[in-house]
Amino acid sequence: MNTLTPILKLLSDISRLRVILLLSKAELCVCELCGILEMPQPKISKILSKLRDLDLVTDQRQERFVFYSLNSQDALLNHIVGFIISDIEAHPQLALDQLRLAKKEQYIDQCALDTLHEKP
Amino acid sequence: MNTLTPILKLLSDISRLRVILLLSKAELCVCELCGILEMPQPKISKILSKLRDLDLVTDQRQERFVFYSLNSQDALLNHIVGFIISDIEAHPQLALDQLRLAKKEQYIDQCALDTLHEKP
DNA sequence: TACTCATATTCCCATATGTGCATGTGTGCG
DNA sequence: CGCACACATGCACATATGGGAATATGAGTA
Repeated sequence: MNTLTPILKLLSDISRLRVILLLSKAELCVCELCGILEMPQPKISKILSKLRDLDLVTDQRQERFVFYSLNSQDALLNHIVGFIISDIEAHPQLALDQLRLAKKEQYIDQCALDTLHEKP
Repeated sequence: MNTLTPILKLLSDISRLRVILLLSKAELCVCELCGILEMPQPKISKILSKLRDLDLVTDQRQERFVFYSLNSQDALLNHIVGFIISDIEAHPQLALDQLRLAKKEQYIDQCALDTLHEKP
């Protein structure tokens, strides 16, 4: 009741869900998330802030970047994430995110802002 | 993506979650739900309406009452409900609902509205 | 110290959401 | 028919929410 609905509410937004699924697979910095998900940086930061509020995430600074990883001791969260991942192909957008995750290196050091408004 | 978040959003409200958990255990009419959950009737009806929109529920009229049951072909919903039920004691409010479910007969034929504003 | 870069935060706004109250609908029965 | 009962729906409103644009913070470096 107190602990269930905040988690469910968090997962109920597609942007947050996408971030969570990525973080469940890898430790990522903000600009990598921006690049993979093609979302503006403040949006990503706000999502991470909400995750931090619920202690679902750990942040660790490495030089100029802050790397986030899923600190999931929450059984419900783990359960749902596991369930979705186990049938990820059923959800094209999420599956695509996982594919783009493989190329995460290409997104570091260049924020999504740049990739979004691509220069001509 | 298209199918995940609506379900999660639905479950993210405590009132709806309570209704769903009850319906996962028994076929109930509106006034029974009102009585068990101590919620006003329009609120229950609106919750059921949302469930109907997502085809999660079946309604069946029996005389004066409309009985609802969970028509859950949704794997995610089943998964989450199963998970919560399996550790229901961890959530006092939800556990209490299940106890009150046993006395559901005492709520039929008298709407929650009456039980809420109990007469002196 | 000044500057850059990655990230965090604030302000603002349109929209969605949950709920109470009142009213509508429809079924069964006198 | 007309009434009572169970349920559904509409209206109103306060609050919450997601997102965009601009700005602040803070660490590293010259």
